[in-house]
Amino acid sequence: MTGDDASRSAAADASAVVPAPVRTLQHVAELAGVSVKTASRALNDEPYVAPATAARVRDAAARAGYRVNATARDLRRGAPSPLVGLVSADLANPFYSRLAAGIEREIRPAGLLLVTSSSDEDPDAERAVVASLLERQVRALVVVSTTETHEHLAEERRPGTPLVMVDRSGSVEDADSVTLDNRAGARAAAEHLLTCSSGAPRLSVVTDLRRLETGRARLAGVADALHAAGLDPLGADRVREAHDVRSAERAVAELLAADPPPTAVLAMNNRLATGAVRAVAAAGERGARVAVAGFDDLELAAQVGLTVVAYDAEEMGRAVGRLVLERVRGERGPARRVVVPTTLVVNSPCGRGHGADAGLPAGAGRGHDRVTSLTPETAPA
Amino acid sequence: MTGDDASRSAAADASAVVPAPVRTLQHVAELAGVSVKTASRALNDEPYVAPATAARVRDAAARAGYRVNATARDLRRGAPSPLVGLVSADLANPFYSRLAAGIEREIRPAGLLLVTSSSDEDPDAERAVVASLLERQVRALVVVSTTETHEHLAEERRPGTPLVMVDRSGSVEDADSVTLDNRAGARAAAEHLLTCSSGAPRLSVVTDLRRLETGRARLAGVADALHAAGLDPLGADRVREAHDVRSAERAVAELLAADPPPTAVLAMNNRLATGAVRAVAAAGERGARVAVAGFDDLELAAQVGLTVVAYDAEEMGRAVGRLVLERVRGERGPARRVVVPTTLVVNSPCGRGHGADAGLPAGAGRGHDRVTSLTPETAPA
DNA sequence: GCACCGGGTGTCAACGTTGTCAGGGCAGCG
DNA sequence: CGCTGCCCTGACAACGTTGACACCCGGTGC
Repeated sequence: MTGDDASRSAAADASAVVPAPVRTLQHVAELAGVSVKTASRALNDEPYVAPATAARVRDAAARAGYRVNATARDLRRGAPSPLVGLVSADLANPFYSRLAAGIEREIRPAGLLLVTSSSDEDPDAERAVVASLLERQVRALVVVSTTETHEHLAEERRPGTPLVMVDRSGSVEDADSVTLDNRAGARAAAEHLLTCSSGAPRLSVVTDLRRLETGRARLAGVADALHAAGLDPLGADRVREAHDVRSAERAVAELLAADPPPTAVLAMNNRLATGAVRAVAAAGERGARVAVAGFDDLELAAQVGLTVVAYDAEEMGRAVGRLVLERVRGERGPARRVVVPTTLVVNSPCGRGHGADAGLPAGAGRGHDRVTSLTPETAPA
Repeated sequence: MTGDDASRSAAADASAVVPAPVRTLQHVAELAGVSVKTASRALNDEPYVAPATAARVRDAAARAGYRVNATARDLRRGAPSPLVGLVSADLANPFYSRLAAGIEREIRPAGLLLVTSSSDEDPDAERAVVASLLERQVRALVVVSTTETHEHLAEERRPGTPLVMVDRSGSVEDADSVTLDNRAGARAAAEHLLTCSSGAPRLSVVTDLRRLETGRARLAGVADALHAAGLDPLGADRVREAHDVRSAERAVAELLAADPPPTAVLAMNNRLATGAVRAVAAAGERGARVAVAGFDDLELAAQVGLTVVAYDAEEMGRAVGRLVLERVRGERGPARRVVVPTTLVVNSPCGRGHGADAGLPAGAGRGHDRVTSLTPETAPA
């Protein structure tokens, strides 16, 4: 798809125009017939430069296509780099990308740049990329850690780089964190699904990698709901682990095939929810009687009658950005743990299988049913 | 939401543990009782270091929490920075974030890091961020330009930094580019919608900022389809401009209110398609007879009966990444223009308003109806 | 005439690192 | 014994930039 074999015919000289090696202050200074320092002064609008000289220097810089080497400048000045590192699992996932967008929006006005990199949920890759970012002198590090204990982060952090853990906090750290109220959110969804089933409710669940603390917290929320309703805990036959749309679709198909079939299915993240919706749709009549809910909002959830545990990923990012900014500005207080609330958005009153878009008046959009868990707390390290 | 007023109680000394100033090679050298150079050698596994010395140095480095300053190292070595800059409109948009993910995946193995920044479709912001990235010595620049002529990019590019234009190529440049076959894709969608209407087809369109070349190309594709079908060009009353979900929803509602109402609506990007689906759903009976198609795939398109002009944004990103890598490795050929084909995925045979998930066997998923336009070409600058 | 002032410019060093080169110690060999 | 050659180490310079400081010059005040 790259087009390696594309024809190299005309316009071959196009890139021959001014291969223009990198210009330094020295080049500019020579061109203008002044010392390097004077050139520096002129370009930085420092006082005590004769107007005529300044003009000559500026002209020379323009002709040479000079651009200051901000890296060298910062080194000399002892200024910290303006880079903030973000390590997430997969930028293609809307959750992480909205997070990234939120962070970027918040830190850009302060002149900080966001460096994004993916770990693909591989702990070794995470370690490598964290190390690489730290060597690049990032000013702060934001990590959605895929490791269980995060012990390597404790290690790395020592040199004093601010660290913000997102989504998975790993209480080990004395680092700032921004997480969701996973347990309450899952509980709310489960309670809705239980209430919603007529007769004896039978709830099945697709969950993420159990290694991750988010998954465990969400399962705990489900357990809370079952317990509160006086029902038995989830049996192993009612839980499947999956990690992408395809495997979730298969997993849910299996869950639906159980006898008796579930009356409701809860999917623990956005990928899994998409898979669940597809599987339920594919199950036809059998699927039509199953209520479905998912963690994390989906663009068209209302249209497919998917109830969701919604939250604002971009706002989470902004919260992260704010924490980063405060630390960068020298805030030295104890670790802060921001817990972002979730909102249950009920998109099909109970059960599914009504006319396509009949669910709710779509224009009305998102009805906020309930806000669980309130915001910021400070937890001991 | 940040939790400014969170209690600062216990654990207040948590961050007092080792404020650990940044360590340099000098500290390590002193600790190990060797010269700076020897320390450097030991840490870089250079030959001719006595094993005992190397061990002492490594130990000292570990104790000091030393981490090499890769920036300074690169400066000294004259090595180019490993940063690749990406400037897009809005990272929260799945299209851009998938693009970013694709680029990152492709360049990471080569040790390059992706710096992402948003222009929010503001030409001035774009210029500012491009300048800032170039001062940071980015090794290559990837831009989804929001300007009309891109003349500032021609300017900036002079110092020889490789530039890849994405999505909007701005033929002005002699820069590499990766774009979609917008015209053919829109034409295919329009043709489908026209064929699909029973009786006299009446097509309405929601389009993006007309300033952008993608929008214009897509409208041209629609014109192609109308012309080929012997129909009149789009009247002004059948086109609305919108830029986000909300405004698209309103715009489509207006379009639907026309008399006679359209038999089909084509939305020119993913935000607009979401808005269109919502508006059509809200229109109830009236909406039920309208066929809807959108440019850019949506996760749940099949489930809501939305026909889409699909393409693989992440693969586009990979293509960009490959171009970047080749340039970075010294490729000096003429500008290459990669055109990525689109695929029309028909999700409702004709019209909508069937049972919710009745559209197609959802499991089967995406039927590839047609592939328009083939891949790589080289165009003269 | 001379000291003084302040604008305008240049020299030097340094940020943290590594390449170059020179030097010291020791073994081998004639 | 002295030379050569190898291992190991350190002093120095330099990457591109800017801060500290010194200098030169013309004008002003006495």
